Amino acid sequence: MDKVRVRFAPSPTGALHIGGVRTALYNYLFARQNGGKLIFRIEDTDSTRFVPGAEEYIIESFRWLGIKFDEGVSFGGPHGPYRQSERREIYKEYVDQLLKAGKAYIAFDTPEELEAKRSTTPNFQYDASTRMSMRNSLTLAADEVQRLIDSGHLYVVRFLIQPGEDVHVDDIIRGDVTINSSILDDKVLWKSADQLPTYHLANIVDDHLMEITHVIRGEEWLPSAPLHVLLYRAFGWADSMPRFAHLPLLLKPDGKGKLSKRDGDRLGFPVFPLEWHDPKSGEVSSGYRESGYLPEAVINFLALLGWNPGGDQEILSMEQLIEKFDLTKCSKSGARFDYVKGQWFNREYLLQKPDSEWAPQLVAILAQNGIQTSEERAAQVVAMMKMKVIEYQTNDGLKKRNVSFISDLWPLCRFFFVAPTSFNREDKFIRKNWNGDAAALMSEMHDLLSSVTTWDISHLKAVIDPWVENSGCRPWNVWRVCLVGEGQGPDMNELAQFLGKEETLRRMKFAIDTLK
RNA sequence: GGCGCUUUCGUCUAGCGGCUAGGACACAUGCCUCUCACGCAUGGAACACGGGUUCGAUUCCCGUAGGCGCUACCA
Repeated sequence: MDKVRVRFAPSPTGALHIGGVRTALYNYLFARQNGGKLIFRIEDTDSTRFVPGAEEYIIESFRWLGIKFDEGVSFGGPHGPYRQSERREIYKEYVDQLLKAGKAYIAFDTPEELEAKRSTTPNFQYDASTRMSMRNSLTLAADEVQRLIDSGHLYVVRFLIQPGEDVHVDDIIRGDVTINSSILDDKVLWKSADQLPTYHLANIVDDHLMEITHVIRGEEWLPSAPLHVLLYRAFGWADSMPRFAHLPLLLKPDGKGKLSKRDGDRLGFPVFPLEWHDPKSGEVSSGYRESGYLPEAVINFLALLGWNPGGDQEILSMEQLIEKFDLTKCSKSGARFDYVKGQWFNREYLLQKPDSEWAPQLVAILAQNGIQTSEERAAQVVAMMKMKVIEYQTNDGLKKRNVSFISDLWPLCRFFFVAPTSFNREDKFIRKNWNGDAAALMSEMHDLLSSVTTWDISHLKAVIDPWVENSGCRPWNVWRVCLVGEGQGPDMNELAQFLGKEETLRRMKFAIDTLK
Protein backbone atom coordinates (compact mmCIF):
# COMPACT_ATOMS: atom_id res chain seq x y z
CA MET A 1 0.00 0.00 0.00
CA ASP A 2 1.11 3.52 -0.71
CA LYS A 3 2.13 5.62 2.21
CA VAL A 4 -1.10 5.94 4.18
CA ARG A 5 -2.25 9.45 5.08
CA VAL A 6 -5.52 9.97 6.91
CA ARG A 7 -7.05 12.92 8.67
CA PHE A 8 -9.45 13.90 11.39
CA ALA A 9 -11.06 17.21 10.55
CA PRO A 10 -13.53 18.56 13.10
CA SER A 11 -15.38 21.85 13.09
CA PRO A 12 -14.63 24.01 16.11
CA THR A 13 -18.30 24.45 16.95
CA GLY A 14 -18.20 23.18 20.50
CA ALA A 15 -17.03 20.22 22.55
CA LEU A 16 -15.81 17.12 20.77
CA HIS A 17 -18.59 14.57 20.59
CA ILE A 18 -17.77 11.02 21.67
CA GLY A 19 -18.69 9.80 18.18
CA GLY A 20 -16.04 12.12 16.79
CA VAL A 21 -13.56 10.63 19.22
CA ARG A 22 -14.25 7.18 17.84
CA THR A 23 -13.85 8.40 14.26
CA ALA A 24 -10.51 9.94 15.19
CA LEU A 25 -9.50 6.75 16.99
CA TYR A 26 -10.20 4.59 13.94
CA ASN A 27 -8.18 6.97 11.79
CA TYR A 28 -5.36 6.78 14.31
CA LEU A 29 -5.42 2.98 14.52
CA PHE A 30 -5.44 2.72 10.74
CA ALA A 31 -2.57 5.17 10.33
CA ARG A 32 -0.42 3.51 12.96
CA GLN A 33 -1.07 0.04 11.68
CA ASN A 34 0.08 1.05 8.24
CA GLY A 35 2.98 3.19 9.30
CA GLY A 36 1.15 6.21 7.92
CA LYS A 37 0.41 9.71 9.09
CA LEU A 38 -2.59 11.22 10.84
CA ILE A 39 -3.38 14.84 10.05
CA PHE A 40 -5.38 17.22 12.24
CA ARG A 41 -7.27 19.78 10.19
CA ILE A 42 -9.70 22.40 11.44
CA GLU A 43 -12.75 22.86 9.21
CA ASP A 44 -13.90 26.30 10.22
CA THR A 45 -15.50 27.43 6.99
CA ASP A 46 -18.72 28.30 8.77
CA SER A 47 -17.78 31.58 10.39
CA THR A 48 -21.19 31.84 12.04
CA ARG A 49 -20.75 28.72 14.10
CA PHE A 50 -17.24 29.31 15.37
CA VAL A 51 -16.93 28.77 19.12
CA PRO A 52 -13.88 30.15 20.90
CA GLY A 53 -11.93 27.58 22.84
CA ALA A 54 -13.28 24.62 20.91
CA GLU A 55 -10.06 24.05 18.99
CA GLU A 56 -7.96 24.00 22.15
CA TYR A 57 -10.51 21.74 23.79
CA ILE A 58 -10.25 19.22 20.97
CA ILE A 59 -6.47 19.19 21.05
CA GLU A 60 -6.42 18.71 24.82
CA SER A 61 -8.98 15.90 24.52
CA PHE A 62 -6.77 13.91 22.18
CA ARG A 63 -3.72 14.57 24.29
CA TRP A 64 -5.54 13.09 27.27
CA LEU A 65 -6.78 10.11 25.26
CA GLY A 66 -3.35 9.33 23.85
CA ILE A 67 -4.29 9.85 20.21
CA LYS A 68 -1.32 11.51 18.58
CA PHE A 69 -1.27 13.50 15.38
CA ASP A 70 1.65 13.73 12.99
CA GLU A 71 0.68 16.93 11.23
CA GLY A 72 -1.86 19.68 11.58
CA VAL A 73 -3.04 22.63 13.60
CA SER A 74 -0.65 22.99 16.54
CA PHE A 75 1.46 20.08 15.27
CA GLY A 76 2.94 21.68 12.17
CA GLY A 77 3.82 19.95 8.91
CA PRO A 78 4.57 20.60 5.25
CA HIS A 79 0.99 20.99 4.04
CA GLY A 80 -0.12 23.96 6.12
CA PRO A 81 -1.93 26.01 6.95
CA TYR A 82 -4.17 23.34 8.42
CA ARG A 83 -6.94 25.72 9.41
CA GLN A 84 -9.35 26.14 6.52
CA SER A 85 -10.17 29.74 7.31
CA GLU A 86 -6.52 30.50 6.51
CA ARG A 87 -6.69 28.82 3.12
CA ARG A 88 -9.23 31.08 1.44
CA GLU A 89 -6.91 32.07 -1.43
CA ILE A 90 -6.15 28.46 -2.21
CA TYR A 91 -9.82 27.57 -2.49
CA LYS A 92 -10.53 30.67 -4.54
CA GLU A 93 -8.02 29.52 -7.10
CA TYR A 94 -9.66 26.12 -7.44
CA VAL A 95 -13.17 27.53 -7.65
CA ASP A 96 -12.03 29.80 -10.48
CA GLN A 97 -10.56 26.79 -12.19
CA LEU A 98 -13.95 25.06 -12.14
CA LEU A 99 -15.65 28.25 -13.31
CA LYS A 100 -13.31 28.61 -16.26
CA ALA A 101 -13.80 25.01 -17.25
CA GLY A 102 -17.58 25.47 -17.22
CA LYS A 103 -17.97 22.92 -14.46
CA ALA A 104 -19.38 25.44 -12.05
CA TYR A 105 -21.41 28.59 -12.42
CA ILE A 106 -22.29 31.80 -10.66
CA ALA A 107 -25.74 32.18 -9.10
CA PHE A 108 -27.30 35.40 -7.83
CA ASP A 109 -30.39 33.98 -6.15
CA THR A 110 -30.56 35.24 -2.60
CA PRO A 111 -31.29 32.98 0.37
CA GLU A 112 -34.68 34.68 0.64
CA GLU A 113 -35.53 33.96 -2.97
CA LEU A 114 -34.53 30.35 -2.57
CA GLU A 115 -36.56 29.98 0.57
CA ALA A 116 -39.58 31.45 -1.16
CA LYS A 117 -39.07 29.01 -4.00
CA ARG A 118 -38.88 26.08 -1.58
CA SER A 119 -42.05 27.06 0.20
CA THR A 120 -44.05 27.44 -2.99
CA THR A 121 -42.62 24.59 -5.02
CA PRO A 122 -42.87 21.12 -3.51
CA ASN A 123 -39.55 19.27 -3.51
CA PHE A 124 -37.77 22.21 -5.06
CA GLN A 125 -34.14 21.51 -5.79
CA TYR A 126 -31.54 23.66 -7.52
CA ASP A 127 -30.56 21.24 -10.27
CA ALA A 128 -30.80 20.47 -13.99
CA SER A 129 -34.58 20.72 -13.88
CA THR A 130 -34.68 24.19 -12.37
CA ARG A 131 -31.38 25.94 -12.92
CA MET A 132 -32.40 27.39 -16.27
CA SER A 133 -35.21 29.31 -14.64
CA MET A 134 -33.02 30.85 -11.95
CA ARG A 135 -30.79 33.91 -11.93
CA ASN A 136 -27.35 32.62 -12.76
CA SER A 137 -24.55 32.80 -15.27
CA LEU A 138 -26.24 30.06 -17.28
CA THR A 139 -29.39 32.09 -17.88
CA LEU A 140 -28.04 35.63 -17.85
CA ALA A 141 -25.98 37.19 -20.64
CA ALA A 142 -22.27 37.40 -19.95
CA ASP A 143 -22.22 41.22 -19.81
CA GLU A 144 -25.20 41.20 -17.46
CA VAL A 145 -23.40 38.78 -15.14
CA GLN A 146 -20.37 41.02 -15.16
CA ARG A 147 -22.49 44.08 -14.51
CA LEU A 148 -24.13 42.44 -11.49
CA ILE A 149 -20.77 41.42 -10.09
CA ASP A 150 -19.30 44.85 -10.66
CA SER A 151 -22.21 46.54 -8.99
CA GLY A 152 -21.58 44.50 -5.87
CA HIS A 153 -24.30 41.87 -6.08
CA LEU A 154 -23.54 38.92 -3.85
CA TYR A 155 -23.29 35.59 -5.58
CA VAL A 156 -22.49 31.97 -4.87
CA VAL A 157 -20.70 29.48 -7.03
CA ARG A 158 -22.59 26.29 -7.72
CA PHE A 159 -21.31 22.97 -8.98
CA LEU A 160 -22.86 22.05 -12.34
CA ILE A 161 -24.06 18.51 -12.05
CA GLN A 162 -24.89 16.56 -15.20
CA PRO A 163 -28.01 14.50 -14.58
CA GLY A 164 -28.67 10.88 -15.38
CA GLU A 165 -25.41 9.29 -14.42
CA ASP A 166 -24.96 6.50 -11.90
CA VAL A 167 -22.14 7.59 -9.66
CA HIS A 168 -20.33 4.81 -7.84
CA VAL A 169 -18.59 5.10 -4.51
CA ASP A 170 -16.35 2.22 -3.57
CA ASP A 171 -16.68 2.08 0.19
CA ILE A 172 -14.32 -0.14 2.19
CA ILE A 173 -17.03 -1.01 4.70
CA ARG A 174 -20.13 -1.05 2.51
CA GLY A 175 -18.86 -2.02 -0.89
CA ASP A 176 -20.29 -0.38 -3.97
CA VAL A 177 -22.75 2.43 -3.25
CA THR A 178 -24.52 3.90 -6.26
CA ILE A 179 -26.47 7.13 -6.48
CA ASN A 180 -27.86 8.68 -9.62
CA SER A 181 -26.59 12.19 -10.25
CA SER A 182 -30.13 13.36 -11.03
CA ILE A 183 -31.04 13.38 -7.37
CA LEU A 184 -28.05 15.55 -6.49
CA ASP A 185 -28.53 19.31 -6.45
CA ASP A 186 -26.10 21.90 -7.76
CA LYS A 187 -24.28 22.26 -4.47
CA VAL A 188 -23.00 25.64 -3.42
CA LEU A 189 -19.20 25.55 -3.51
CA TRP A 190 -18.49 29.16 -2.58
CA LYS A 191 -20.60 31.08 -0.12
CA SER A 192 -21.47 34.72 -0.62
CA ALA A 193 -22.02 35.55 3.02
CA ASP A 194 -18.54 34.88 4.41
CA GLN A 195 -16.63 34.53 1.14
CA LEU A 196 -15.46 31.06 2.07
CA PRO A 197 -15.92 27.68 0.43
CA THR A 198 -18.45 25.19 1.70
CA TYR A 199 -17.38 21.98 3.37
CA HIS A 200 -17.59 20.02 0.14
CA LEU A 201 -15.17 22.15 -1.84
CA ALA A 202 -12.69 22.77 0.95
CA ASN A 203 -12.72 19.15 1.95
CA ILE A 204 -11.90 17.83 -1.52
CA VAL A 205 -9.24 20.44 -2.22
CA ASP A 206 -7.55 19.86 1.12
CA ASP A 207 -7.69 16.10 0.96
CA HIS A 208 -6.08 16.30 -2.46
CA LEU A 209 -3.42 18.84 -1.51
CA MET A 210 -2.65 17.06 1.73
CA GLU A 211 -2.35 13.77 -0.16
CA ILE A 212 -4.96 11.97 1.87
CA THR A 213 -5.22 8.31 0.88
CA HIS A 214 -8.19 7.19 2.99
CA VAL A 215 -11.21 9.11 4.15
CA ILE A 216 -12.59 7.47 7.29
CA ARG A 217 -15.62 9.37 8.52
CA GLY A 218 -19.15 9.01 9.88
CA GLU A 219 -22.03 7.55 7.93
CA GLU A 220 -23.77 10.92 7.81
CA TRP A 221 -21.41 11.72 4.93
CA LEU A 222 -22.38 8.77 2.80
CA PRO A 223 -25.13 10.60 0.88
CA SER A 224 -22.70 13.31 -0.19
CA ALA A 225 -19.90 10.94 -1.12
CA PRO A 226 -21.04 10.77 -4.77
CA LEU A 227 -20.85 14.55 -4.92
CA HIS A 228 -17.30 14.32 -3.68
CA VAL A 229 -16.46 11.74 -6.31
CA LEU A 230 -17.83 14.09 -8.95
CA LEU A 231 -15.69 16.90 -7.59
CA TYR A 232 -12.54 14.83 -7.76
CA ARG A 233 -13.37 14.09 -11.37
CA ALA A 234 -14.11 17.71 -12.20
CA PHE A 235 -10.67 18.67 -10.94
CA GLY A 236 -9.07 15.83 -12.83
CA TRP A 237 -7.98 14.08 -9.65
CA ALA A 238 -9.91 10.87 -10.12
CA ASP A 239 -6.73 8.81 -10.26
CA SER A 240 -5.52 9.93 -6.86
CA MET A 241 -8.91 9.97 -5.20
CA PRO A 242 -8.80 8.59 -1.64
CA ARG A 243 -10.62 5.42 -0.65
CA PHE A 244 -13.72 5.94 1.48
CA ALA A 245 -14.87 4.21 4.64
CA HIS A 246 -18.14 5.34 6.21
CA LEU A 247 -18.49 4.34 9.84
CA PRO A 248 -21.77 3.35 11.49
CA LEU A 249 -23.21 5.96 13.84
CA LEU A 250 -23.41 5.86 17.63
CA LEU A 251 -27.04 5.63 18.71
CA LYS A 252 -28.91 6.57 21.88
CA PRO A 253 -28.72 3.99 24.71
CA ASP A 254 -32.49 3.90 24.59
CA GLY A 255 -35.17 5.23 22.30
CA LYS A 256 -34.57 6.42 18.78
CA GLY A 257 -31.94 8.38 16.96
CA LYS A 258 -28.30 9.12 17.24
CA LEU A 259 -26.50 9.82 20.47
CA SER A 260 -26.82 13.42 21.61
CA LYS A 261 -25.63 15.59 24.45
CA ARG A 262 -29.12 15.46 25.91
CA ASP A 263 -28.90 11.69 26.39
CA GLY A 264 -25.90 12.13 28.62
CA ASP A 265 -27.69 14.68 30.77
CA ARG A 266 -30.80 12.54 30.91
CA LEU A 267 -29.15 9.19 31.68
CA GLY A 268 -26.21 10.49 33.66
CA PHE A 269 -23.12 9.72 31.63
CA PRO A 270 -20.67 11.99 29.81
CA VAL A 271 -20.77 12.41 26.05
CA PHE A 272 -17.65 14.54 25.92
CA PRO A 273 -14.08 13.47 26.68
CA LEU A 274 -13.39 16.50 28.89
CA GLU A 275 -15.62 18.76 30.90
CA TRP A 276 -16.90 21.50 28.62
CA HIS A 277 -17.88 25.02 29.56
CA ASP A 278 -20.00 26.47 26.81
CA PRO A 279 -18.83 30.07 26.39
CA LYS A 280 -22.19 31.20 25.02
CA SER A 281 -24.74 29.54 27.27
CA GLY A 282 -22.44 29.16 30.25
CA GLU A 283 -23.65 25.58 30.48
CA VAL A 284 -21.24 22.98 31.86
CA SER A 285 -21.19 19.45 30.43
CA SER A 286 -19.45 16.62 32.23
CA GLY A 287 -16.45 14.88 30.74
CA TYR A 288 -15.05 11.38 30.91
CA ARG A 289 -11.83 12.62 32.45
CA GLU A 290 -13.53 14.51 35.27
CA SER A 291 -15.94 11.64 35.88
CA GLY A 292 -13.06 9.37 36.81
CA TYR A 293 -12.62 7.42 33.61
CA LEU A 294 -9.20 6.23 32.56
CA PRO A 295 -8.27 7.17 28.99
CA GLU A 296 -7.30 3.57 28.21
CA ALA A 297 -10.76 2.42 29.23
CA VAL A 298 -12.50 5.02 27.07
CA ILE A 299 -10.34 4.05 24.11
CA ASN A 300 -10.97 0.34 24.56
CA PHE A 301 -14.70 0.82 25.00
CA LEU A 302 -15.03 3.09 21.98
CA ALA A 303 -12.88 0.91 19.75
CA LEU A 304 -15.29 -1.99 20.19
CA LEU A 305 -18.38 0.05 19.33
CA GLY A 306 -18.79 -0.69 15.66
CA TRP A 307 -15.77 -2.88 15.23
CA ASN A 308 -14.72 -6.23 16.60
CA PRO A 309 -11.57 -8.21 15.93
CA GLY A 310 -13.37 -11.53 16.40
CA GLY A 311 -12.42 -13.85 19.19
CA ASP A 312 -13.35 -13.52 22.85
CA GLN A 313 -10.80 -11.01 24.07
CA GLU A 314 -12.30 -7.65 24.92
CA ILE A 315 -9.66 -5.98 27.04
CA LEU A 316 -7.26 -4.65 24.44
CA SER A 317 -4.47 -2.13 24.81
CA MET A 318 -3.86 0.59 22.25
CA GLU A 319 -0.99 -1.49 20.85
CA GLN A 320 -3.23 -4.51 20.48
CA LEU A 321 -5.95 -2.41 18.87
CA ILE A 322 -3.44 -1.06 16.38
CA GLU A 323 -2.31 -4.54 15.56
CA LYS A 324 -5.78 -6.01 15.15
CA PHE A 325 -7.72 -3.14 13.63
CA ASP A 326 -9.44 -3.91 10.35
CA LEU A 327 -11.75 -1.51 8.51
CA THR A 328 -13.33 -4.35 6.57
CA LYS A 329 -14.54 -5.84 9.85
CA CYS A 330 -16.39 -2.72 10.92
CA SER A 331 -20.09 -3.30 11.30
CA LYS A 332 -22.48 -1.59 8.95
CA SER A 333 -25.32 -0.77 11.29
CA GLY A 334 -25.44 1.83 14.05
CA ALA A 335 -24.28 0.87 17.54
CA ARG A 336 -26.25 1.75 20.61
CA PHE A 337 -24.11 3.51 23.15
CA ASP A 338 -24.01 1.13 26.12
CA TYR A 339 -22.53 3.29 28.85
CA VAL A 340 -22.99 0.55 31.45
CA LYS A 341 -20.46 -1.51 29.58
CA GLY A 342 -18.24 1.53 29.48
CA GLN A 343 -18.26 1.52 33.26
CA TRP A 344 -17.27 -2.13 33.24
CA PHE A 345 -14.30 -1.33 31.01
CA ASN A 346 -13.24 1.37 33.41
CA ARG A 347 -13.36 -1.02 36.33
CA GLU A 348 -11.20 -3.54 34.52
CA TYR A 349 -8.56 -0.90 33.84
CA LEU A 350 -8.82 0.72 37.23
CA LEU A 351 -8.17 -2.56 39.02
CA GLN A 352 -5.04 -3.10 36.98
CA LYS A 353 -3.55 0.05 38.44
CA PRO A 354 -0.87 -0.53 41.09
CA ASP A 355 -1.50 0.54 44.69
CA SER A 356 0.96 3.37 44.26
CA GLU A 357 -1.55 5.10 42.00
CA TRP A 358 -4.51 4.47 44.26
CA ALA A 359 -3.22 6.01 47.48
CA PRO A 360 -2.70 9.63 46.35
CA GLN A 361 -6.03 9.62 44.57
CA LEU A 362 -7.76 8.27 47.64
CA VAL A 363 -6.18 11.05 49.70
CA ALA A 364 -7.71 13.53 47.25
CA ILE A 365 -11.13 11.90 47.39
CA LEU A 366 -11.03 11.91 51.18
CA ALA A 367 -9.99 15.54 51.23
CA GLN A 368 -13.01 16.37 49.08
CA ASN A 369 -15.13 14.81 51.79
CA GLY A 370 -13.46 16.65 54.60
CA ILE A 371 -11.08 13.95 55.77
CA GLN A 372 -7.42 14.84 56.12
CA THR A 373 -5.13 11.85 56.15
CA SER A 374 -1.67 10.79 55.07
CA GLU A 375 -0.81 8.85 51.97
CA GLU A 376 0.49 6.11 54.22
CA ARG A 377 -2.86 5.75 55.98
CA ALA A 378 -4.64 5.83 52.62
CA ALA A 379 -2.35 3.10 51.35
CA GLN A 380 -3.25 0.96 54.34
CA VAL A 381 -6.93 1.44 53.54
CA VAL A 382 -6.38 0.52 49.90
CA ALA A 383 -4.48 -2.60 50.95
CA MET A 384 -7.26 -3.60 53.30
CA MET A 385 -9.96 -2.97 50.75
CA LYS A 386 -8.05 -5.01 48.26
CA MET A 387 -7.76 -7.65 50.99
CA LYS A 388 -4.20 -8.18 50.05
CA VAL A 389 -2.96 -8.50 53.62
CA ILE A 390 -5.19 -11.40 54.36
CA GLU A 391 -3.89 -14.84 53.64
CA TYR A 392 -7.21 -16.58 53.13
CA GLN A 393 -8.55 -14.02 50.69
CA THR A 394 -7.44 -14.62 47.13
CA ASN A 395 -9.84 -12.47 45.16
CA ASP A 396 -9.55 -8.77 44.57
CA GLY A 397 -11.47 -7.08 47.33
CA LEU A 398 -12.02 -3.90 45.39
CA LYS A 399 -13.48 -5.77 42.51
CA LYS A 400 -15.67 -7.49 45.04
CA ARG A 401 -16.93 -4.10 46.09
CA ASN A 402 -17.79 -3.30 42.51
CA VAL A 403 -15.59 -0.26 42.30
CA SER A 404 -15.65 1.25 38.82
CA PHE A 405 -14.31 4.67 39.75
CA ILE A 406 -11.94 5.87 42.45
CA SER A 407 -14.74 8.04 43.75
CA ASP A 408 -16.77 4.88 44.45
CA LEU A 409 -14.34 4.31 47.30
CA TRP A 410 -15.63 7.07 49.54
CA PRO A 411 -18.93 5.54 50.68
CA LEU A 412 -17.15 2.19 51.03
CA CYS A 413 -14.28 3.38 53.18
CA ARG A 414 -15.92 6.18 55.13
CA PHE A 415 -16.03 4.08 58.30
CA PHE A 416 -12.25 3.87 58.41
CA PHE A 417 -12.24 7.54 59.32
CA VAL A 418 -15.68 8.25 60.72
CA ALA A 419 -17.15 6.25 63.60
CA PRO A 420 -20.80 5.18 63.48
CA THR A 421 -22.97 7.80 65.15
CA SER A 422 -26.18 5.78 64.98
CA PHE A 423 -27.37 2.33 63.98
CA ASN A 424 -30.20 1.44 61.68
CA ARG A 425 -32.11 -1.25 63.53
CA GLU A 426 -34.00 -2.14 60.36
CA ASP A 427 -30.72 -3.02 58.66
CA LYS A 428 -30.75 -6.70 57.79
CA PHE A 429 -27.20 -7.26 58.92
CA ILE A 430 -27.69 -5.57 62.27
CA ARG A 431 -30.96 -7.35 62.96
CA LYS A 432 -29.41 -10.66 62.14
CA ASN A 433 -26.34 -10.20 64.30
CA TRP A 434 -27.17 -7.82 67.10
CA ASN A 435 -29.58 -9.88 69.14
CA GLY A 436 -29.75 -11.91 72.31
CA ASP A 437 -26.53 -11.67 74.21
CA ALA A 438 -24.79 -9.40 71.72
CA ALA A 439 -24.20 -6.63 74.20
CA ALA A 440 -22.83 -9.05 76.79
CA LEU A 441 -20.65 -10.67 74.16
CA MET A 442 -19.17 -7.32 73.20
CA SER A 443 -18.66 -6.31 76.80
CA GLU A 444 -16.68 -9.48 77.31
CA MET A 445 -14.65 -8.75 74.20
CA HIS A 446 -14.19 -5.15 75.26
CA ASP A 447 -12.62 -6.31 78.50
CA LEU A 448 -10.51 -8.84 76.65
CA LEU A 449 -9.16 -6.18 74.31
CA SER A 450 -8.54 -3.73 77.10
CA SER A 451 -5.87 -6.10 78.36
CA VAL A 452 -4.01 -6.19 75.05
CA THR A 453 -0.85 -4.20 75.48
CA THR A 454 0.82 -4.50 72.08
CA TRP A 455 -1.75 -3.40 69.50
CA ASP A 456 -0.63 -5.05 66.29
CA ILE A 457 -2.09 -7.67 64.03
CA SER A 458 -0.24 -10.67 65.37
CA HIS A 459 -1.07 -9.92 68.99
CA LEU A 460 -4.69 -9.20 68.11
CA LYS A 461 -5.00 -12.46 66.24
CA ALA A 462 -3.39 -14.34 69.11
CA VAL A 463 -5.96 -12.97 71.54
CA ILE A 464 -9.09 -12.75 69.43
CA ASP A 465 -9.00 -15.78 67.16
CA PRO A 466 -9.06 -18.40 69.93
CA TRP A 467 -11.77 -16.50 71.75
CA VAL A 468 -13.94 -16.33 68.66
CA GLU A 469 -13.37 -20.01 67.88
CA ASN A 470 -15.62 -20.95 70.78
CA SER A 471 -18.72 -19.27 69.43
CA GLY A 472 -18.66 -19.86 65.68
CA CYS A 473 -18.37 -16.83 63.50
CA ARG A 474 -21.04 -14.70 65.12
CA PRO A 475 -18.70 -12.51 67.21
CA TRP A 476 -17.01 -11.29 64.05
CA ASN A 477 -20.28 -9.93 62.73
CA VAL A 478 -21.35 -8.47 66.06
CA TRP A 479 -17.97 -6.79 66.34
CA ARG A 480 -18.42 -5.54 62.78
CA VAL A 481 -21.63 -3.83 63.82
CA CYS A 482 -19.63 -1.98 66.46
CA LEU A 483 -16.72 -0.86 64.36
CA VAL A 484 -18.34 -0.43 60.93
CA GLY A 485 -22.00 0.02 61.67
CA GLU A 486 -23.09 -2.14 58.75
CA GLY A 487 -22.32 -5.32 56.88
CA GLN A 488 -19.27 -4.43 54.92
CA GLY A 489 -15.57 -3.75 55.32
CA PRO A 490 -12.33 -5.66 55.58
CA ASP A 491 -11.04 -8.31 57.95
CA MET A 492 -11.91 -7.28 61.51
CA ASN A 493 -8.46 -7.76 63.00
CA GLU A 494 -7.01 -5.60 60.24
CA LEU A 495 -9.60 -2.94 60.88
CA ALA A 496 -9.00 -2.95 64.62
CA GLN A 497 -5.30 -2.55 64.08
CA PHE A 498 -5.90 0.39 61.74
CA LEU A 499 -8.27 2.14 64.14
CA GLY A 500 -5.99 1.69 67.11
CA LYS A 501 -6.83 0.50 70.59
CA GLU A 502 -8.45 3.66 71.84
CA GLU A 503 -10.77 4.15 68.87
CA THR A 504 -11.65 0.47 68.70
CA LEU A 505 -12.70 0.35 72.34
CA ARG A 506 -14.51 3.66 72.03
CA ARG A 507 -16.61 2.41 69.10
CA MET A 508 -17.41 -0.81 70.95
CA LYS A 509 -18.52 1.08 74.03
CA PHE A 510 -20.70 3.36 71.93
CA ALA A 511 -22.39 0.42 70.21
CA ILE A 512 -23.00 -1.41 73.49
CA ASP A 513 -24.51 1.68 75.05
CA THR A 514 -26.59 2.57 72.03
CA LEU A 515 -27.87 -0.81 70.92
CA LYS A 516 -27.94 -2.44 74.38
C1' G B 1 -42.14 12.89 0.47
C1' G B 2 -37.32 11.60 -2.26
C1' C B 3 -32.55 9.12 -2.07
C1' G B 4 -29.11 6.05 0.38
C1' C B 5 -27.38 2.75 4.26
C1' U B 6 -28.91 -1.06 7.56
C1' U B 7 -31.48 -5.58 10.31
C1' U B 8 -28.21 -12.32 15.09
C1' C B 9 -30.02 -12.61 22.69
C1' G B 10 -32.30 -6.23 26.39
C1' U B 11 -27.12 -4.12 24.63
C1' C B 12 -22.10 -4.70 22.01
C1' U B 13 -21.05 -8.60 18.87
C1' A B 14 -18.82 -13.83 16.67
C1' G B 15 -20.57 -16.40 12.43
C1' C B 16 -18.63 -15.51 6.11
C1' G B 17 -24.05 -22.70 2.81
C1' G B 18 -24.38 -27.95 6.84
C1' C B 19 -22.87 -25.15 14.39
C1' U B 20 -26.80 -28.17 20.31
C1' A B 21 -26.03 -20.24 16.73
C1' G B 22 -20.36 -18.72 20.54
C1' G B 23 -18.49 -14.64 23.84
C1' A B 24 -18.98 -10.06 26.74
C1' C B 25 -22.15 -6.40 29.49
C1' A B 26 -26.69 -6.49 32.10
C1' C B 27 -30.21 -9.75 34.68
C1' A B 28 -31.70 -14.26 37.81
C1' U B 29 -30.44 -18.52 40.99
C1' G B 30 -26.97 -21.51 43.79
C1' C B 31 -22.09 -22.26 46.15
C1' C B 32 -18.05 -19.97 48.89
C1' U B 33 -16.72 -16.36 52.69
C1' C B 34 -16.28 -13.10 59.72
C1' U B 35 -19.74 -8.76 56.30
C1' C B 36 -19.83 -6.78 51.11
C1' A B 37 -22.49 -5.89 44.24
C1' C B 38 -15.60 -10.50 43.96
C1' G B 39 -14.90 -15.47 42.35
C1' C B 40 -17.00 -20.14 40.79
C1' A B 41 -21.29 -22.79 38.87
C1' U B 42 -25.96 -22.59 36.59
C1' G B 43 -30.09 -20.26 34.00
C1' G B 44 -33.34 -17.33 30.92
C1' A B 45 -32.48 -14.65 26.36
C1' A B 46 -31.50 -13.78 19.27
C1' C B 47 -30.91 -15.20 13.36
C1' A B 48 -37.50 -9.11 11.54
C1' C B 49 -41.11 -11.23 7.86
C1' G B 50 -42.29 -13.35 2.92
C1' G B 51 -40.55 -15.31 -1.48
C1' G B 52 -36.76 -17.47 -4.31
C1' U B 53 -31.46 -20.04 -5.49
C1' U B 54 -29.69 -24.72 -3.45
C1' C B 55 -29.62 -31.49 -1.59
C1' G B 56 -29.38 -27.81 2.42
C1' A B 57 -30.03 -21.39 4.29
C1' U B 58 -28.62 -17.09 10.01
C1' U B 59 -25.21 -17.02 5.82
C1' C B 60 -26.52 -15.71 -1.44
C1' C B 61 -30.64 -12.90 -4.43
C1' C B 62 -35.46 -10.20 -4.56
C1' G B 63 -39.46 -7.98 -2.06
C1' U B 64 -42.03 -6.18 2.58
C1' A B 65 -41.65 -4.13 7.29
C1' G B 66 -38.66 -1.72 11.04
C1' G B 67 -34.30 1.25 12.25
C1' C B 68 -30.71 5.08 10.89
C1' G B 69 -28.82 8.98 7.91
C1' C B 70 -29.02 12.79 4.17
C1' U B 71 -32.20 16.05 1.68
C1' A B 72 -28.94 24.48 3.93
C1' C B 73 -24.82 29.94 1.15
C1' C B 74 -23.94 23.68 8.60
C1' A B 75 -20.33 20.55 8.92
